[in-house]
Amino acid sequence: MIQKLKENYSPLFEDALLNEIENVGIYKEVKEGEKLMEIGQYVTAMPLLISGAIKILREDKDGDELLLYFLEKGDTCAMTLSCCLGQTKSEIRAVAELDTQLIMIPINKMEEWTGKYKSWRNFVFESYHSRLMEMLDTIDSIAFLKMDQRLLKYLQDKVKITNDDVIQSTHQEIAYELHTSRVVVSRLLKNLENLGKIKLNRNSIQVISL
Amino acid sequence: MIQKLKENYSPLFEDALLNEIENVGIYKEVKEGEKLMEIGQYVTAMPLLISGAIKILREDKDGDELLLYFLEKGDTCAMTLSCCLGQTKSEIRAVAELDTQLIMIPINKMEEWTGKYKSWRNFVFESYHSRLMEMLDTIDSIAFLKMDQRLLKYLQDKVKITNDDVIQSTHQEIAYELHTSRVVVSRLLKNLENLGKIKLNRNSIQVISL
DNA sequence: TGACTTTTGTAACCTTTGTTACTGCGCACC
DNA sequence: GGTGCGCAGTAACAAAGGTTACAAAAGTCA
Repeated sequence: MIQKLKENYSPLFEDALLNEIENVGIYKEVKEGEKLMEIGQYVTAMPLLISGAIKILREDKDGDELLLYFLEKGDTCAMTLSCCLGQTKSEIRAVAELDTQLIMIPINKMEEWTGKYKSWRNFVFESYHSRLMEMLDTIDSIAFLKMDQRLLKYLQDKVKITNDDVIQSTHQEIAYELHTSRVVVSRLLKNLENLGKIKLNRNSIQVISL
Repeated sequence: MIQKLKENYSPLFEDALLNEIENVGIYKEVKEGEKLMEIGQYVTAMPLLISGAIKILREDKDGDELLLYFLEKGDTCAMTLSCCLGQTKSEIRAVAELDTQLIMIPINKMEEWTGKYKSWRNFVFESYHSRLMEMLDTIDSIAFLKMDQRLLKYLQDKVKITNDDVIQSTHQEIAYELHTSRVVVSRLLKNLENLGKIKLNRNSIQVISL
């Protein structure tokens, strides 16, 4: 674990902090599709991502979803940070987008470390900053873009996160994450195929050029 | 200034911190409609609100606006915090919604205080938390609500923030903040009037019951 | 008062998105 | 090979929201 930790967080954290993380952190692996956090659940630990990716989702009262953003290696979940301090319940759902390795830090260390380590403080602030920027980006997409543009952006993000130009999703799954209907997604994807930007297959989309 | 500071931040901040704020903070008054921060501008100080309200707006590439949320007394701008650390430009516009009193803190004190005062640290974290929650709320509105519901919510928020059931806005102004067109706003407002929820006048809307 | 501007009301129309319904294809499993 | 199921394609329609155009009302100012 210490090895993986250092690879990703070494220039960031001082040695004393790395040692503390080594002592109290719990290494964990989650499989693609596995749920890490559910809405309404109490938060007991915060995750440091080593590899893989996690998608963060919001849900409305009818149970419809919306993809907010992805977390990647070196990221942590600002929502979790936020909840730790307030002892409040989670406002979001977190699902592994890929097989993911992470280190769970018990929340009681959070406050201790923010006082003790400047590097930790900076990391936490930096995380908040990144997440706010992601949220702004999400708002831009929903508020300012039409569905075809949002879909395009979704496909681009997906390719970038998975580092694979074949997207393994059904139209229905995409529709959930964009909070629209399957028929609309099929329609727009077919347009993109006609433009030669993608190739549609059963359960997967081959991205040619976006 | 120290008086107003204590009224709003006294239980929150220890005396030593209050004194520091008193020494380096600059008291400022802004009139309704005055711009406090423009997109792309560098951030040199962070505001602590004493009274009044500030609206935070996002802009798309065509110059169209969207209201993100309001800041009230006791709040600070998490975007500003965020920008201070990264030395980046502002991603948002801030405009006084009401006549507002605030204290500007030079950004170089920020990092010093986060190391020195636990209460400051908590305040900053709490601010980030609040702003993330506001952003989530904004996303919920845009993604999950139809325009009539969003308008209703907008009117409710406005009444709450101004503490006045007469809203002094033109339909065009409301349209800008909701990122829609004047005609749509007029249409939906007329519906609300027919339902007896509001009374429309030139340049103002009397809220009866929402 | 009369000319002008700003704001609002409304109709007609178009585009985008959402819904319903039905079809056919591909694949797994018996 | 036949059956069933999930997935995708598509048409037809409905609803929401955006656009254009124009008129009427309210305010401003000479």
